Amino acid sequence: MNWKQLFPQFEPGLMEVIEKEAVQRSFRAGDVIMRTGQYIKSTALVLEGQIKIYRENQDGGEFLMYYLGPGQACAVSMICAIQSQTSEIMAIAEEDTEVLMIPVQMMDDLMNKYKSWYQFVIQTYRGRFDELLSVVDNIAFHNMDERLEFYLKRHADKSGKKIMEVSHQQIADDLNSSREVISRLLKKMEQRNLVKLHRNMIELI
Amino acid sequence: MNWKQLFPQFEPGLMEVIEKEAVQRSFRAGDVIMRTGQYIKSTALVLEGQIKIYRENQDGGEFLMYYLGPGQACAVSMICAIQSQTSEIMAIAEEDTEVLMIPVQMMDDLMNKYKSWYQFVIQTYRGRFDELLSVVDNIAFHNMDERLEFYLKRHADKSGKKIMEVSHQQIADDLNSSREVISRLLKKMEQRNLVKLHRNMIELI
DNA sequence: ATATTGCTGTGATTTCTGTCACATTGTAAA
DNA sequence: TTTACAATGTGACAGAAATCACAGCAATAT
Repeated sequence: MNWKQLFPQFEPGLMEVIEKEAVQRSFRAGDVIMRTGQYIKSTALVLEGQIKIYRENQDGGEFLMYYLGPGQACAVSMICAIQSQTSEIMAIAEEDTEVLMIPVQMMDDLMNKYKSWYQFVIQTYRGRFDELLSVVDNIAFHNMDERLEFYLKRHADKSGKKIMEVSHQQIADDLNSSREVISRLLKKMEQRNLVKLHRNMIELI
Repeated sequence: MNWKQLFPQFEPGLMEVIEKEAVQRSFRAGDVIMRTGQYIKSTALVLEGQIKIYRENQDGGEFLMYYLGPGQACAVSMICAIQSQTSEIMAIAEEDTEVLMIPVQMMDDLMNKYKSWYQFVIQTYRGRFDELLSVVDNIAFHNMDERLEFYLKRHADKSGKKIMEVSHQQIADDLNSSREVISRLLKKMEQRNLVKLHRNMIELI
């Protein structure tokens, strides 16, 4: 697939520069793309697959923030790249993933020269910020049952599929909860006819 | 006080433009500066006072995200301004506050012409994003007792004072908890010699 | 087929938090 | 001073969620 179709808003000149300077990289599902405390040397545009962005704490707990899909970019890596600071988040490939790496040195130049890049960066910030806001809303205002529904819904929206291959334990990890709690809540959802449960797989209705 | 001392990193040219085009506005403690759903027509630089940024949900619950003090700017208003979109947050003046309002039409121009403005904007995004991250950490990984300690600590750091004039109810609102819970936790902290409680006032030790 | 391993279901128990009810105390107004 | 009100203290209870213990079941390897 041609990456240019994913970023049709980019000016021709910008496309050329990226074509020439950016490096395409592949990650396999499960690969760690960025880890907490690591220095960032480039910004990633997602071409294919899904990247999971989450937060880790000292005691091994983790907490899913959001996913990045094709056509999206990592806001954190942009900010870190520009200021050459370390990342505060973890990023792993949820599926096999292709990304376009844009070296940090180019960022300033692109921002100055290409309006469409500038717009893209702003839009990316805005998008991630909003997503973080809805995450805050969720944990601040909602109980686990509602958070679980939100989680499933978001997954369905992202992937476009009604079937989700995931274990209860993985969900519990993403929500920083425990497997038993998730199992029980899913059962209740099944009784309400919202989902159908299978082994390693949840069918949304 | 001269606002220029608060933003010493700005280039002289940028200072001039702001001097000429920006409008200074005053808010009294308690004034609503920005409300959810409102269109943003300018970006605010804080000169004096404190602005409280928080999230509201339908059922009247609220949740403090962070404060903005002198020398800081509202990242949300910047993003909204540039994209002329609506705000997703509430901002109210915590104390009497002076802000410098920069009209939205100027944003693109400033970004292109002044490197120091560009740096300031990026730095603002980064700062607010990080702050949101630590908020997420807090509610995702910590119980109310730790969140309360974090809350008090943050307040002390911000204001530089060891004395905080606030009622238990206000704290409960900020943390989206209830007054009784906060009262009990504060009592426990007092027993551990971390604070000293007075009416409408908490002394940090 | 059998064993092993990982996933799911479920009860019992505990901790944390929110809620209700009401007492007490400090402050300010009448 | 007396009254009124807002802030705080506290006990009792309810619900959500975490934890522990263990059983059943499906997939895979041997």
